[in-house]
Amino acid sequence: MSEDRKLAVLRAIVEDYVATEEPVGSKALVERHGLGVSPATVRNDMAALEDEGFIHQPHTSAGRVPTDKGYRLFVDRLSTVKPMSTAERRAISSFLDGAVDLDDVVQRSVRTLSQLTRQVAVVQYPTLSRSTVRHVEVVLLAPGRLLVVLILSTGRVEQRLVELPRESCDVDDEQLLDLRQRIGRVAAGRRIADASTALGVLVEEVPEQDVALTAAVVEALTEAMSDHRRDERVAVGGAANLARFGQDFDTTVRPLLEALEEQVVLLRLLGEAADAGAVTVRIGHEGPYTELAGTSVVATGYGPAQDALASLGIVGPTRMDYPGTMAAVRAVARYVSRILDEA
Amino acid sequence: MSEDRKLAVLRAIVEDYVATEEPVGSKALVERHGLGVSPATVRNDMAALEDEGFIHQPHTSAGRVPTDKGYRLFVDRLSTVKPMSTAERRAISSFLDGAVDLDDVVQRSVRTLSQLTRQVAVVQYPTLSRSTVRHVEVVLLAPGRLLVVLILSTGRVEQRLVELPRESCDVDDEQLLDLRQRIGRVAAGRRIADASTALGVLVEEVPEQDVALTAAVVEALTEAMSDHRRDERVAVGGAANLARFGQDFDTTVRPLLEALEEQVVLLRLLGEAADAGAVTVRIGHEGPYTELAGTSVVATGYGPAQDALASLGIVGPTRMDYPGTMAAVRAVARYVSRILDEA
DNA sequence: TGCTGGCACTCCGGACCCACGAGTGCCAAG
DNA sequence: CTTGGCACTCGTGGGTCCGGAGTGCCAGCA
Repeated sequence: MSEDRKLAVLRAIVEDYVATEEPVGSKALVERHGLGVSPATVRNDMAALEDEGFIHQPHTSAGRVPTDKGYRLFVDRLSTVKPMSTAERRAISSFLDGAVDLDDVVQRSVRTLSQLTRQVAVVQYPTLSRSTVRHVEVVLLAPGRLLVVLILSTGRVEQRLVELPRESCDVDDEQLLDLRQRIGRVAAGRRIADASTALGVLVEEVPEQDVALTAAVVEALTEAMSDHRRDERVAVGGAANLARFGQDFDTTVRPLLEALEEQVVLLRLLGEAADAGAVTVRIGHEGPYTELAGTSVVATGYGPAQDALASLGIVGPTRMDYPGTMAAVRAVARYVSRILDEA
Repeated sequence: MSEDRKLAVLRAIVEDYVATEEPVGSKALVERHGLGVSPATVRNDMAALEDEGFIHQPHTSAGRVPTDKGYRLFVDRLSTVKPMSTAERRAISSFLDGAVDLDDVVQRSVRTLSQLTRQVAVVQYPTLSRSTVRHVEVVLLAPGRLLVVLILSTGRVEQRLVELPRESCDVDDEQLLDLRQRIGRVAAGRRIADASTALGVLVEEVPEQDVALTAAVVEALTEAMSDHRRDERVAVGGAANLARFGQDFDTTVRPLLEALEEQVVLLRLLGEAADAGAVTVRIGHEGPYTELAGTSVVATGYGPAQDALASLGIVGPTRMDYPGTMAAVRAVARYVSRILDEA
């Protein structure tokens, strides 16, 4: 029995099953793919594959269905990359290029991804932690009330209101200008972690009479920088694609809908993919979420220059077109990264 | 035949059907509600109600189900307001009070609403058009590059980059300060429509040498003010509730999932409710969307002081608890309005 | 040793039938 | 106008049966 052919059979089973959504039998297999052997031979191979746990039959005398382990082998060793057509590439790139700000980039990404893959797409907003400070602005709104605006390299803007303590209410424009410049000098262009510590040092060095003011502003800034609430946001799109697999409602649609509500879960799912530069695939029961045993996640990190800012990906039934999906995820991640790089 | 009793029968049918999700027969009706008459009598009433188009039987010798017209009558004349318990009120108010900014208010509202009603909740972001300008900031990022930040009363922040034309690249801090003050004077506190025109006038009045600069900044501001792209955003939550009505998948779940993807449709649905101060209900086939014939929308406008900024509501199957849902929608709209008022 | 055709076996799915029961409409009597 | 009675309808669920797809195994062949 040829080991190569056995793998070819597995590949054929996966491809057929994904296409037809029905258990695939030996006869259909030799007809659809030019395997050059008889059904009986294929049956022997299938029996072996089943022994090894790569495929499984729902009941005696039904066709075979890939197991999670089978999909895993397929993804790792059997699937050939399915490059996007140039038309597709152009469509992605032009649609994403139309984005006007960060929010829009994320929205468009999620839309593109869900349309390309016909699955539910999830895109994490770029995290604060890796981004750098582009600009800090301090504005006097009213006596004793300041507005602090923090602009980050990813295009995100955070603002905070600062109420000055009674005794240091009087602030003139010159003081403010000075403060602005000091802050700009130590923070601009730095990563927020670095900027945060640099600002801490700044408070020490500032002239006596400005300490209260500086401290208040710096506190607001560091608070804004360490505010990870927004980090935990994700955009979800293509939920309508759930309608396509109306069957196995309870194994796929319901748990997915529930997971989509829980951003924490989504973040964990995507998070596993964040570090790796390549596209990561979680199949079925792999990973901690038993409710999502019927689903797979295809995800990758994105961000300027390989340095992953955040993750994006799709989640769908284990029975999915892995090569095509992986290609789409990779392509979108690439284009988004490029756009963030330019901005 | 008593007209009053006929209506009581209709009410009972609606309530029972909503509770049990099954066609309701004459016998069950007299048992569950103390109608004080025999099943046969009820049957006569039912026959009349059916003739008038308020109820309908799926097939001969099944129980009755309310029609859209029946629900309409129920909502308009038969339902008694179901006030929220004080515990519920407190829960809503404290959860919404925890919000830290506009985004958060919307997120929390959508979450609250979906949990209260166990339906899919939709909340439109407050529109620009009614809000006022709280502050405008102009910042020199680099020679010839300005950042314009527009802060609105709803807490929304818009920022725009402005590239100055070559010939007026040189801008000193004094000029900028002056510009900032001029803009602040004419725009602050005004509605954006008014601010927009006031800014237009400002360009006329400015000293010769500042015209190019002012014009560029004003252009960016008016552009930001008229940018209705963000107006068209909605937040959706509670999609997991779709899982509860796994049956009638094709009549309810699928079209809803598709509608949720199309923000335009959602806005139209909510939009009908925006003007009225009260809670609006669209039932089944009412309105233009034939795909959504199996669903109802319960919505209302919200915003400070009755002056509707935007809409929020829920969408679910026609078979829903209208009194409870309407109470929840009204309560959430009220609390959100109050919060926006305070901010 | 490995491939192949043949053959008996299994089991799902659909078709069919039937009995049950919930619910109705109608009617005659109160 | 209400009520009890009664015949009728029709969907539901359970049981049976059959066809077909698919399998496992075996003996024969290269």
